[in-house]
Amino acid sequence: MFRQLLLAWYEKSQRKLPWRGATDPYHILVSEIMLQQTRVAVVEERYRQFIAQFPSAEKLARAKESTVLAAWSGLGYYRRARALHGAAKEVVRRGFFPRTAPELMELPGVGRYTAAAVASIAFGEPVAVVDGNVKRVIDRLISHKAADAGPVEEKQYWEIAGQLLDRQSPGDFNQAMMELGAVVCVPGNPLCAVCPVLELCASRGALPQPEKAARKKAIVQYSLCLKNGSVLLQQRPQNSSLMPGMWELPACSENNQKRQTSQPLMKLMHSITTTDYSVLVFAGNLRKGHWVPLKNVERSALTGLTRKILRKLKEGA
DNA sequence: GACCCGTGGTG
DNA sequence: TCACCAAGGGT
Repeated sequence: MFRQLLLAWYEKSQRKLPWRGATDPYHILVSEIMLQQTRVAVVEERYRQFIAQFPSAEKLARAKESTVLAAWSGLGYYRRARALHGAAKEVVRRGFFPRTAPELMELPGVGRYTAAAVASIAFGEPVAVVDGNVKRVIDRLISHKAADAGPVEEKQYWEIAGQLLDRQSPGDFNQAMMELGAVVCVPGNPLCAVCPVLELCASRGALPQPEKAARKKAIVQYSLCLKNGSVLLQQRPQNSSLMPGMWELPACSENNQKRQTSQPLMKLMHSITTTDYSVLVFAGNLRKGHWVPLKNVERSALTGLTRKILRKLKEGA
């Protein structure tokens, strides 16, 4: 009953998204990697652009890493871009696209979720996915059981999802579970009034307890150095754990009295993982780095913050 | 299992 | 404004 209700709802109510109906496993892989911890609204346009630029695994495999990172700029979690690039190379090296979940997991950047998603959606393998949406749906669906037994453990989510799975239409079923979590069984106030499986739900929307994560605050200062229509950029170290190899504005030295007393050109807030940054941008006159014409700066592998600053600068000018 | 990795939409 | 957090993976 659960399967029929969910699939019927999905068929009728699913959002139209650029990767819906895709049959090319490479396209599906790209969408799944992009969607890792990233909202659908952000991914939609970026997915179209990426597929237009790299329409096949062969094309992506042939591209330079800097080009791939530039295409990924602003999406965050840049390890994903490098891994996807590596996965494309691996597919080309093998000469075929892996067709089963265990084989897919051998590709860099492909874990249990992504392997199951690609295997079920592209190849119809009857394997369930578990992501944040699925966990929330399961939490609410069986809450009465979880009350005594304590929180559902990671392993149990996969077992329960596997039992719920419609083995005839695993790809649609998996997407339907995630769609339900994304648009109906949402974290805040779930829309139980329009839920297709309300009758089968143990909680009927009872809210999970909120948890808050501690965030750090920091101040960062950048120099905006312009010369002949070019901007000075510096590359982050390749061994940095944070945004390695990405390009950004040169930092202002903290003990520079002149910088601190002068008026900033721009002031903005920006969050990176668990830190909230107050960002100050000063006019500068540095020389160390790489001059990039503002006209072409979008072709560079900029950090998201750098893109934001340069975009704001453009709007203000 | 805990911790780290980015960003921008949202209420 | 600001806290929350999203179709996870790697270590």
